[in-house]
Parts: sequence; C-alpha cells; structure tokens
Amino acid sequence: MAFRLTIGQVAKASGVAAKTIRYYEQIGVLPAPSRAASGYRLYDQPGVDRLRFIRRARSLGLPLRQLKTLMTTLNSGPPHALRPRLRALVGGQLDAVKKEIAELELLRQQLEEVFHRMQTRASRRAAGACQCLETGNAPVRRRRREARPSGASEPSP
Amino acid sequence: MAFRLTIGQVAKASGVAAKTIRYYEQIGVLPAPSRAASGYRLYDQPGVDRLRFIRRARSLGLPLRQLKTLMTTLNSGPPHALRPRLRALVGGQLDAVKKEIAELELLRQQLEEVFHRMQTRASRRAAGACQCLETGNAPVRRRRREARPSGASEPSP
DNA sequence: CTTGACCTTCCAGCCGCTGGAAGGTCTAAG
DNA sequence: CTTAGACCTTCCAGCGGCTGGAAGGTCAAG
Repeated sequence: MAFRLTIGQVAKASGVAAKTIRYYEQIGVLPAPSRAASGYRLYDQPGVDRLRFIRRARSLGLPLRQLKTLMTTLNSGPPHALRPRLRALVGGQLDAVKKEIAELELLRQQLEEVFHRMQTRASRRAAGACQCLETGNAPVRRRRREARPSGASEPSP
Repeated sequence: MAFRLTIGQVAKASGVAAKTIRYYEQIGVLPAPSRAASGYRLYDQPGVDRLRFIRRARSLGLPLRQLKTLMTTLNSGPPHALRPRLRALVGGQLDAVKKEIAELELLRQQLEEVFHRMQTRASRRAAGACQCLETGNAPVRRRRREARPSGASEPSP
C-alpha cells in the first residue's frame, strides 16, 4: 500500500512548510512529484525521506545551492559516492560556524564596550554625528534573522 | 572654507561605498545633500560625520530601519534626547548577539557530532534519504554572509 | 448546496547592499 | 580642439531563503 500524501500532509510529516516545499521543487532541490488528476502534488515515502534529509541539512545551515547539487547527484548515481561529499559540506559548514562565532564574540565585546561607555560618560556635544559611537572597525553585521522553530513535532511515522 | 566633497571622495573619507551612500539617501537614512550645477552630490562636514556615524552603527549590526528613525529624529529635534534611544538600540543589539552566539554554539555542537558520526560509522543503506543526518531539531541557519572588510583606512581628517 | 479547508499558480517583498547599463561631466594630455 | 578615462547620474535587477497574498480550482463534511 504505497501511501501518497498531499503537500500539506507531507509538510506536517516533514516539518517543512508547504510553500517551502514548492519553492524547493521550483529551484530544483527536489524533483517534481507525481500529481493527482486534480493537479495536487502527491508524495511517496522516498519523497518524504528526501524532505526530511533536506530539513536536517538546512537545520545545520547547509546552503540550498550545495544541497541542490548533492540531490541531483544522488538522483542520478550511486548513493555511496556522496558520503564524502556530504562530509566535506558538513566540515565546511563547521568551519564557517566556528568563524562566525569568533566574529560575533568580537562584536559582542565591541557592543559591551560601547554600551558601558554610553552609561558612564555622558557625551556633551552630540551634534550631527553622535560621538558615542566613534571608533572601531568591526565588520558589518546583520541583526539576527529569527530562525524558524523547525521543532514540528515529528508525527507518527 | 567650507569644503565640499563629491560622493567618491566622501566614500573614501568615510569608508562607505558610493553606491551604498546613494542607497542610504534613497531609503531615507541620510538626507539629500546639496548638488553642484552638474547634478553631482556635494557633502559637507556634517554630512561626513553622519556617514561615519552610520558606518559605525552598522558595524555594530544596528539595522538600517532603526537607524533611519534615529537619524530623522536627530535631524528634527534636540540631539541629547536620543542618547537613551541609541543606548537602548545598542543594548538590544547586544542581547541579540548574545542570543545568536548561543544558537551558533548549539549548532556547532550538532555539526561536530554529525561530522564525527560520519567519520566513524559508515552507514550502509544510503538510499533516497541518507541517514547520516537523521535526528536533531536545531533552528535553521544560514551560511555566513561575508562581512565586508570595512577597514577602509581612515584617511587624513 | 454551501462552507471551509485544502490545493494550484504567480507575483511581490524582506534585508542590505551590489552589479550593470546607458548616459552626462570633469580634468588633463596631446 | 578632441579625446581618453575617471568620475558622476539614474534606473533596474539580483543575491538567499523563504513568506505573504491574490485569484482561482478541488474536495470532504454537514
């Protein structure tokens, strides 16, 4: 009994939003699934597995671009060959994360310094440029972009 | 002798790319400067100061949206009033950075675990879904977005 | 039959720039 | 003078990874 899930069901089953699934398909990270007569997408077990894999990989921060090549390679060749590729990706991501942590620690120091300076020294001449932020050459950083919960309560498999 | 700099000169002087300056003006973070007969933008000392302030604030990760309200408030009211606002912004950013560091530490743990598992346990059945990435519910993370150097060699002031 | 939950497609926006095209201006050299 | 090239102007588009919303089709329950 090969089960077939609609996109909403597979979204719940995998913890990936339906819109995101369509997007993954659109950019070629996922292959197009079969369709019902109505045009509805229908997913089978491998489809769900792929999606869970992607979700996990994304939760580790692997970029879709890399995942895309990984997935297309996987769909058209022996699967054992991509173990080392995946390991390299994970290793690269590990390095990147370490680096980013180091950068953020630096930023934190700067912010703490500025914060304390602003507390203690009340600057007098706060003209066109406020001098409370005056030195320092840290790299420019974006503010946190809220990570999606992704906890999606693994349902009954 | 009130000096007037073209956008390229002020870009060098402030360490902010000319394109970025135009962009800041466009979104209302910076007021429109005066223009030469040719249409060239011309910046004066307060203009340069504002730009340096923005650059520093951005280097601390303060979002442009906030900076915009800060700057417009500054341009139309008493400057001392925004010291606490700025301090609140910096404090908020500090909290956000701490939180992000904590998240990244978690992610690093996960990546290290996965990396080591992939080294030791060679998984046999690597079918549609590779099981090496199978558990875990970390929030989704993006890969590092290369921070711009921003060291821009503060020139002679 | 109607309601409402689901599904489809497509287009637009988030952030903070950055690249490029198409054209105007300024400076210095030949 | 012309010309080269470095600068400036505007506008449009794209990066990543989604997410929101519009406009419309489908399906099961009441």
